[in-house]
Amino acid sequence: MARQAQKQESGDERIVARLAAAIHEHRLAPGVKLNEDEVGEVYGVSRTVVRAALQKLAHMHLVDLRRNRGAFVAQPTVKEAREVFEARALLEPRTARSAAERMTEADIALLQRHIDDEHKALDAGDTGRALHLSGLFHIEIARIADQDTIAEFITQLVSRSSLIIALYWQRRAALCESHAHDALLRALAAGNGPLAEELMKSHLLDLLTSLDLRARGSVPQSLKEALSE
Amino acid sequence: MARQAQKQESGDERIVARLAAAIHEHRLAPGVKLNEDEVGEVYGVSRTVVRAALQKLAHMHLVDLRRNRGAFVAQPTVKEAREVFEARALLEPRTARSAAERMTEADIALLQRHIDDEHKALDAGDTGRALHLSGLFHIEIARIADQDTIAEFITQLVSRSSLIIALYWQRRAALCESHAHDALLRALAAGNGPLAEELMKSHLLDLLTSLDLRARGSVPQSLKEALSE
DNA sequence: GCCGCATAAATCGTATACAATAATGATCAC
DNA sequence: GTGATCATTATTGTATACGATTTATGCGGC
Repeated sequence: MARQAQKQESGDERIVARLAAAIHEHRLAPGVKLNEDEVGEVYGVSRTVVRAALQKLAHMHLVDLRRNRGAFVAQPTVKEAREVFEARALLEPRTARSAAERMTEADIALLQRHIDDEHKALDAGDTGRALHLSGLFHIEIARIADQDTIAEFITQLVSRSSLIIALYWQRRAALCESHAHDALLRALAAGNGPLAEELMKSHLLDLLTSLDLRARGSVPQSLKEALSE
Repeated sequence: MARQAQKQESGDERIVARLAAAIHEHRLAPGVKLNEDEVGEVYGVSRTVVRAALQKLAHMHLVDLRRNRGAFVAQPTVKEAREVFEARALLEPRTARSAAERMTEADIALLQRHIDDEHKALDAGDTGRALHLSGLFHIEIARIADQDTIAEFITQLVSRSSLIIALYWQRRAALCESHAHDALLRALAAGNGPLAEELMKSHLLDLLTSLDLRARGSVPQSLKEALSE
């Protein structure tokens, strides 16, 4: 019941949302080409609006726009992956501290619901949805801190993290982070800013170290892999 | 000789650069409407490319896109102004520290040249250009730190700062910041990361406090002001 | 049989045309 | 004279059409 019937969304917003969701849930793998005509036909709009949507996604680094070549689902490099988490490490801990000092009962309930849903999704084996909810948890904290500018950056970084995790995540089974979110919420609810900051910092570090950034991402680099479908 | 003849720029990039420059130099005041037809005629392109450019500028928060109403030069609120500088305070000091640890002779020379040009512009009374160069100084530090992701954020924040300064700057005469840049460069050149971090932090704080964020921006809020032209 | 080049197909970049929406001004009632 | 309603105008939103560039394909030479 948060951002429901906006009703006046500008056409391309719908396409952006659909494509972003598809990328987050990995229904669209990194490197996949997004043909303007095809996308337009799928959603029943012309190339004009598709192009606008692709441009917005390119701003978020979710797609890579190559001149006269087209749009492709982004394939974050190892360097980019590190940078995204370094940026998060700079932004999120302090934001969590601010959030702790502003938490309301409604905020606590909302975050608790996020965590519950996340656990449910995990139990149901839907790791894609769990990851999505996990991201929303972080974004919600930025919103609670009432820092729209930083929240926008974090939203983008979380989105990109989703792609990065899709590429470099190794031990998918052990989603240890849900416990991290539990502890974080306790600190936030208690209004313990410094603790929330520290927990967020180590949480992000855990996330980064759980990625295997030495190997190339598990994207079909070679054709043979891609054809084993 | 940095980013000269790219030659293969995608059309709208030119419009983005021109409009951004115009906004930075405040040849376009906050709140001014950017009619698609007019802009297109000025630069000899169709509305299609103008719209793409406006969308990019909107992503940087340099223009405000209102549905079915058009594009307007952004008018950052007081809250937004604070948020921008808070975000910079989170990102730039640590980035300056990283830069200090990576400085090369070429980087030092480049930054020195920026400062020199800034002083020259000040002596010539061209505060607009001085402000622009001052922004480039910050962006260059992020580039030196080899953090593309953070550099992109800082670029956007510096751009927005330019608008904010246009709105809320009070003591234009005393551009004390140039000295701050001198000290910062010395710390960077000496490879003194912690000092650079500290200097950047206080520099940003100085900038923020030099703004008058209690009053509304000096934009024609009332019609009478606007008509006294 | 393999490589390079010319031609053909596909796709993107841009311009133009039409439709939908909001702003403006005029007419009429009161 | 003031207010509201409706017609007109202007501007944005979207679709389509054309040109430019890239990619794929087929041919000839080596």
